[in-house]
Amino acid sequence: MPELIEAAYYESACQPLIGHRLDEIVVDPPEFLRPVGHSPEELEVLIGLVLARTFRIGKVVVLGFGPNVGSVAAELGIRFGMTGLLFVDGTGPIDHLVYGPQRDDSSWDRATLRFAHGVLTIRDPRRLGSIELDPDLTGLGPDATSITVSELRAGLGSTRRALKAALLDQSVLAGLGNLLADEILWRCGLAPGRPASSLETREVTALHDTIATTVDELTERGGSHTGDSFDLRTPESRCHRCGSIMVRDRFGGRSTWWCPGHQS
DNA sequence: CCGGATGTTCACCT
DNA sequence: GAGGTGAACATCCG
Repeated sequence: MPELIEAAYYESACQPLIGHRLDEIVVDPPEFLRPVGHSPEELEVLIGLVLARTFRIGKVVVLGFGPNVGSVAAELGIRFGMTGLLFVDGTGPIDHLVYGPQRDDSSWDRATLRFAHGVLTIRDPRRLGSIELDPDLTGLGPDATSITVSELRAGLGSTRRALKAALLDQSVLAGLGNLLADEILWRCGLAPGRPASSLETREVTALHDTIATTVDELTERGGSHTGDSFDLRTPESRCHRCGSIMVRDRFGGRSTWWCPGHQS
């Protein structure tokens, strides 16, 4: 996805709709509503309510609906997969998504929410995203932007799998995706294959600091793809920091580019 | 034609 | 139970 940075942009884009009454929801295909098996008709409980609040946790944007702005009666969770875009009145905070749709094609619109004033559209060519009524967020750990050092230490300390895999595990901390995880490890000099529980206290502290500064910086720059190491994700490239040849591995089932020169 | 790409989930192994 | 792998989803690109 759309990692947490893009989800945050999307959540901000929804805020102008707060206070407006929802008149209609269209979902196409119906399986875009998860869990599969739920009927889009269930979404009719939202019709007539106003958008009361919005928030983001991890990579999920949550819209709260109620009889007025002060109360929430039901929620709608939105996940964006790898190629999900969000538009309000036809324009979105992100116009170019790396690996995303390459043309303007409304046949990829999977969910459309018509408000009394304004239209919210979720467009997702690959259909890896989803929406969920009263989303189950219990599997998510602390958000990457607010996790404490002790929470991070606890999350990493309880598992021996690769550090990279642990950072991608949304139940350890919520919001990091493949690009952000690689950029963070590259910045703080930790090898992705280290057993997560092998980190020393000072390394966990450095990692925690780097998570915060990297998310802040790339949010300013404009997205998860704006990291200093993003252009090193190609064979033969040399690390900007130490000149070593970048290595490609797989951890947690995902491509991982890292520098054997300064990450250990 | 084939493999891989900011993701998640599930079945199936070890 | 913990973790890993591969498939599936649909599209684009090299």
